[in-house]
Amino acid sequence: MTVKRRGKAMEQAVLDKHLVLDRQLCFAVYATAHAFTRAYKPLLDPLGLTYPQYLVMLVLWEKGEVPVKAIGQSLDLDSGTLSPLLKRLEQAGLITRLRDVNDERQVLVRVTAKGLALKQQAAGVLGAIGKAIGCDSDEIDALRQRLHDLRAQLQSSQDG
Amino acid sequence: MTVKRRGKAMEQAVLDKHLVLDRQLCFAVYATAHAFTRAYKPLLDPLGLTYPQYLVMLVLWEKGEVPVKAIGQSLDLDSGTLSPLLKRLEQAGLITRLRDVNDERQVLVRVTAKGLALKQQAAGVLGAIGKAIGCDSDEIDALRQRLHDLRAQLQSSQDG
DNA sequence: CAAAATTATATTGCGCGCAATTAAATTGTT
DNA sequence: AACAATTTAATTGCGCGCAATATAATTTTG
Repeated sequence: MTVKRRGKAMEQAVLDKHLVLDRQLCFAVYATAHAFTRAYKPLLDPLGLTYPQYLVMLVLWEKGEVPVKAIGQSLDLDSGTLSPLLKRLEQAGLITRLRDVNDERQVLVRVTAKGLALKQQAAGVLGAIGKAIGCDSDEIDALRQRLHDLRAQLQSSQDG
Repeated sequence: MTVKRRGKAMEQAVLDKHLVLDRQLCFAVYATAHAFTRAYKPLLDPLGLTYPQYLVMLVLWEKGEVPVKAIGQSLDLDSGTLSPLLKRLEQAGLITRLRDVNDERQVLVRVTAKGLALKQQAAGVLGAIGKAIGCDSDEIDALRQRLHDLRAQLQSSQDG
């Protein structure tokens, strides 16, 4: 009886430890993502952009004109997320959306002059993030690389 | 004229590089967080839990009875997120919510027997995540630590 | 070429995440 | 004791994130 109860207690302890440890990495990523979004907010508010909208604009600033599909592949987002988001960017006058004449399924997203103008502001402001995370470039790059690998591993284990 | 244009082009290149680099770490965290959520989904679906709900249950499994405020501090979430989430867990029969008689402002959240029973299932299933991320324990711990530090730095730069 | 399968986008519905507001209880101050 | 300030939750509104579905265009197959 006492033996049995000690056994149960130990099982509980092992289970607890397992759950707590298990939680740590995923939660660390989860909480850090939110911390990043919150850190960006005061910087992006003056530009009238949310953080996901800013990510989309980064893609567009780099590539000029891109089909929705390609934006989705860059950011790992689907049309359920992008369609309304792009509609808001269009309404804000930062982008245009036009059906591709060569393939009417596709919608080509293009930055407007107003959208391009934002790029300068974004660059000026976003050095602040670099300072916020303490700019040891090598360390940052190592961390980025690890996260990239981790994400690849998670995604590959999804398919298998 | 040509000099001026070369100058502009170089500014553009610097700006592009800056924006692209700037994007990398924050986006890596953002995308990895989503990848984690997606990896957890098929494991949590059978338990009827979302990933944030799972995080709340982890806190409750560890501590038994906790005020809403303390859950929020553990997970860095506010009542705007937690109130409806807890309502759903209550409706699912996994928790109860009772006003603290000693301080009627607080709501004490407690796991039910049904909620406690889920813990066993969770443990059984979630070893899968460990396998999905390739279980080098030291490396994981190092990454977790870096993310923790990064989050702390982001949060401290918020206040200052 | 016609039918079937695939591809690209949009829409709907639900659950976060968070800012802003509200309401109620407690604590602090005078 | 009375009033102000603080604390705790809940509510409202908006923008993701994503599954599921719908629609239309293209490609593939027979």
